[in-house]
Amino acid sequence: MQYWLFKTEPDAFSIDDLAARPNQTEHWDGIRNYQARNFLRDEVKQGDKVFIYHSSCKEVGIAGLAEVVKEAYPDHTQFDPESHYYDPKSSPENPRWVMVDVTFIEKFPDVLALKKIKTMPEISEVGLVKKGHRLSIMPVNEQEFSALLAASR
DNA sequence: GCCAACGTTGGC
DNA sequence: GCCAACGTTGGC
Repeated sequence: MQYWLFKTEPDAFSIDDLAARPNQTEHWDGIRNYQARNFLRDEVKQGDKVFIYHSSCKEVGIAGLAEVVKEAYPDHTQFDPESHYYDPKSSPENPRWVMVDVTFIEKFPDVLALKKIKTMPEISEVGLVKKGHRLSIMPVNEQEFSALLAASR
């Protein structure tokens, strides 16, 4: 099993929104970055644990935990001309973008602030605190996962 | 809203 | 295949 961090803007979709979905499950659509896509397509597996990270908001940081319940399948929004995520260069025969389904596990009592994460000695290798913190799907190793989870609860 | 850092595009 | 221009992300 592997660990991940998925970014979301809570104004658009938050940990509370995930918890409020039917079966507390939702598809993670709209990933339009090749590196993130490759993670989703090739490495994100059923049962993997996922930190839900809130970005571009008041309380930036890790807000909760989710689990992958369905592995990569075509992201339908890429075929919808009305969608913000429409990609005219993609086709159903040869889909360019994929998504996975995640289900809610828990919301942390407080958001684990990015500021605090940056002070944690265990977390020097997470993409969040290194250069290029722009990836919306990033791996988290087991040691980092444990440290972040312990700091969140 | 600023701006640095990064990804993507497209002309050559 | 290079690289400048442009667009986007995301913390502050």
